[in-house]
Amino acid sequence: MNPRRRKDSLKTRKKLLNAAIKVFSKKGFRDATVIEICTLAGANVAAVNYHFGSKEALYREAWRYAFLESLKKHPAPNEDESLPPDELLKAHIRSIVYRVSDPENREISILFKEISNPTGLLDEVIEEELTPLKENTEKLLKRLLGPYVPETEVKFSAISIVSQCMNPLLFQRAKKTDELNDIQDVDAYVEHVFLFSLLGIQGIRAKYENREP
Amino acid sequence: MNPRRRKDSLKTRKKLLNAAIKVFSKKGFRDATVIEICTLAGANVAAVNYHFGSKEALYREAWRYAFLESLKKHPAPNEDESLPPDELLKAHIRSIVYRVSDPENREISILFKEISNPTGLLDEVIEEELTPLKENTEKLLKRLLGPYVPETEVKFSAISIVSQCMNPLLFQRAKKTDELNDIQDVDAYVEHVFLFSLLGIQGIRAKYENREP
Amino acid sequence: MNPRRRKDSLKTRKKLLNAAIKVFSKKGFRDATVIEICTLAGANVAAVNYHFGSKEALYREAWRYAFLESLKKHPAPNEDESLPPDELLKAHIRSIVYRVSDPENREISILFKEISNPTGLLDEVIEEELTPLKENTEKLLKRLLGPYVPETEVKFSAISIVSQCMNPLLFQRAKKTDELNDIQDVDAYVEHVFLFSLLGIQGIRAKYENREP
Amino acid sequence: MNPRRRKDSLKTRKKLLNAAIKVFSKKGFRDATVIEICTLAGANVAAVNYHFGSKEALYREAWRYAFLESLKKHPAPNEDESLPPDELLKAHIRSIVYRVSDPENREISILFKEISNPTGLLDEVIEEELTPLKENTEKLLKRLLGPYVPETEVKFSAISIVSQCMNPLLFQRAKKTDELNDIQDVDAYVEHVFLFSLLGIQGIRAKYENREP
DNA sequence: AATGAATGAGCCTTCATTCAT
DNA sequence: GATGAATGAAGGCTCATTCAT
Repeated sequence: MNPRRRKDSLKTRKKLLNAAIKVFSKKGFRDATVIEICTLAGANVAAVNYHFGSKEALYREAWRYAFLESLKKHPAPNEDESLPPDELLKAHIRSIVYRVSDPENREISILFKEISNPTGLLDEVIEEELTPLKENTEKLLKRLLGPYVPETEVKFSAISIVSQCMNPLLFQRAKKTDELNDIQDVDAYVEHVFLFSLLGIQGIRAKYENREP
Repeated sequence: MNPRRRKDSLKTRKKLLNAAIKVFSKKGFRDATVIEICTLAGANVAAVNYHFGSKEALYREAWRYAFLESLKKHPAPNEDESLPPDELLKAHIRSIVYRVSDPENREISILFKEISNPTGLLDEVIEEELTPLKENTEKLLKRLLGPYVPETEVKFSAISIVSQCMNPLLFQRAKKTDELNDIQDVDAYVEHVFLFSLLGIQGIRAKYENREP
Repeated sequence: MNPRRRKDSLKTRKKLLNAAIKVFSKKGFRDATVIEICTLAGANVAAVNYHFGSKEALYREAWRYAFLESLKKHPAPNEDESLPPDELLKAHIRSIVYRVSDPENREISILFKEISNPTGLLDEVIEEELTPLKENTEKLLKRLLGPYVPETEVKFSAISIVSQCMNPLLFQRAKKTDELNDIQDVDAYVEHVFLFSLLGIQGIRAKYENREP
Repeated sequence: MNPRRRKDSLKTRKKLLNAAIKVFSKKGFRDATVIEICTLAGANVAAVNYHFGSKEALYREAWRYAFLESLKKHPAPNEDESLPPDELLKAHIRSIVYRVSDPENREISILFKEISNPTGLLDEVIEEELTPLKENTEKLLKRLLGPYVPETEVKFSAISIVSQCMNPLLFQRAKKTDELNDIQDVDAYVEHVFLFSLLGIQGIRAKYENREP
């Protein structure tokens, strides 16, 4: 009835966050139930409202928490100008693919659900966290594409690369089918995306440079 | 939209299907309510269960129906071997991008939600409908990559291309912000993906052919 | 505003209304529970929301219903000018006292709770229903007080009379104690209020008439 | 559980009482929440149970405390037999009307809520505190009505007077609307009630005295 | 063929109270 | 003496589904 462990109770908040991330990433906001989260966290049903005020607030906190954890685990490549741009590109691609492929990385899973089926609850949080990532990508691409390529093309290229990197997630769920053995070897996929994109980038750069006198 | 169809009974059943597609594509399976669908269809609350047996069954039927409608509107490119492969690739890319970019194309929206937040209800249906598309893409890529490129690379390349094509969907929801005007010009984006990918493909082909002599 | 439902549906709906009146009048809005009301009505817990949309809406409907029932049972005295004003006054007093004293008349009990502990939910409804009653009282008093008595005094007198009439309610709850045997004999109390008030009215009339030349 | 013995604890304890009076008088027992009271008192959520044992106990204590404060502020008129009875009546009326009209006088507000929506928690307390007031009123009326008026009539008359005095409370809540400026001028209302009642009393006295000889 | 009424399971949330510190 | 953490019980409401007509 009352097996209270004080040390544990101090961590209830954190346990709730971890449980929430798992459940939200598996089921999405609506399908996840507070009861399930609390049970998984070994806490009372009222714990969510006590610690976070509402399911919605927990959702926001959980994503933010997961996002920060994710960044810790897969740090964005250092924008060290001394690195050759090619290496930088590969590091960038690897960083995204790793984060996306890491089955422990629920943050991306939540983000993905949110994008495809928005609750609107993460709009601000996401904006706030993702904008810098986007800008870094475009900055790197500007270096790789050179000065003659128009802005539009830079953005399109950024989309091309990010799309390929995020793709594993798209089919992650279909794991039951063997479709996803496709990307079984994550490193090989990174190599592919790197090569495929580098060639594309170089070709586009050449196209616009040849135009110039 | 199609008054000629009146006669073949925009009966309750069909009205339900159309309403279901709209609501499911907007809200996903769980967030959509039977009441909302029935109201939109001008039918009774019990209509769904009467005509389809359950919400789940309606979901399946609705997706299948939407998928067929989508194929009618955006037919897959003819795999005419006589066409130059480059043209075929561009047609392929255009076909996917168009379908994905068409805001009326609820089927893709449902599919996307299903991938990111699977109900499991569409697993079979999707498998059944999408396998041919996947095979066509790989067949085309085999032609473009030549005989020396390993199977894995073919699959990776298919993923690279499909990823880029499906990307517009990823940000479809964020349309409110002007950030995503990135892909405003769909045709320009098609050109980009085509060029970017063609260069990647050619580079990979060259890499493996040079190994061969 | 005058929701006429289907014939048979009136059954559960009406049972809910009757149960609601009983429970609300006994416990007030907040203390009454939907479950209790539904149980008393022999209906399902969801019945309230099905028929009325919410507990609040049921509250409004219930009071309105009770009010109309009350008016049917204790009709306001006919403002027949042919009646001698004294008789009219007594009829008026009797009408109010009867309605207030009738233990079956839950409407007044709800109204009273609402006044002392407002939910704000009945504001419009009450305003709408009570305004005519108030105006009738003042009109009658104007006749009784004559042309020389100022408006303020008319209103004060109306308050004096209505207060005395509504008072039984004030102590209705204390029935356990014998305090309220005070008004056991309702008709005697009516006689008292009538006499007491008539004397007051006549005195005030005289006071102002004597002032006039 | 009565762990309060120290005088130092009176600080939080008293703050809780004051907060409780405010919240209970505004919302009633059930609608008031312990959290709201504690917050207003600047105390911890557990403070109520710590100092008073339960919400119910706090309710009782709070009313008693408020009642005593009220008596301090509006002392009952001295039943000085030397005063002319008329003056005594007016003082009596004024005393009640003032207490009832004082918006700071939460005790009356709580009492009123309790009467209309009894929790049963104050039954004893109220009985205990109000009985003397009632008896004083009846004693005064006996003097005014003379020896020939029957007991019932005395009680009815007491009710008539008290009712009129308490009436302002009835409409206290409706203050937003200007309808109730009726009683805006409290002193004018006191004059009215005094005159109106005195005339009634005198008439009734006369009626029974004329019967006698 | 179709519907309005009704339902039961389940969800999120509130709140007075308890417990360990 | 006082508190933050935690809880269990309960409440209102939603919704897919069933039933009688």
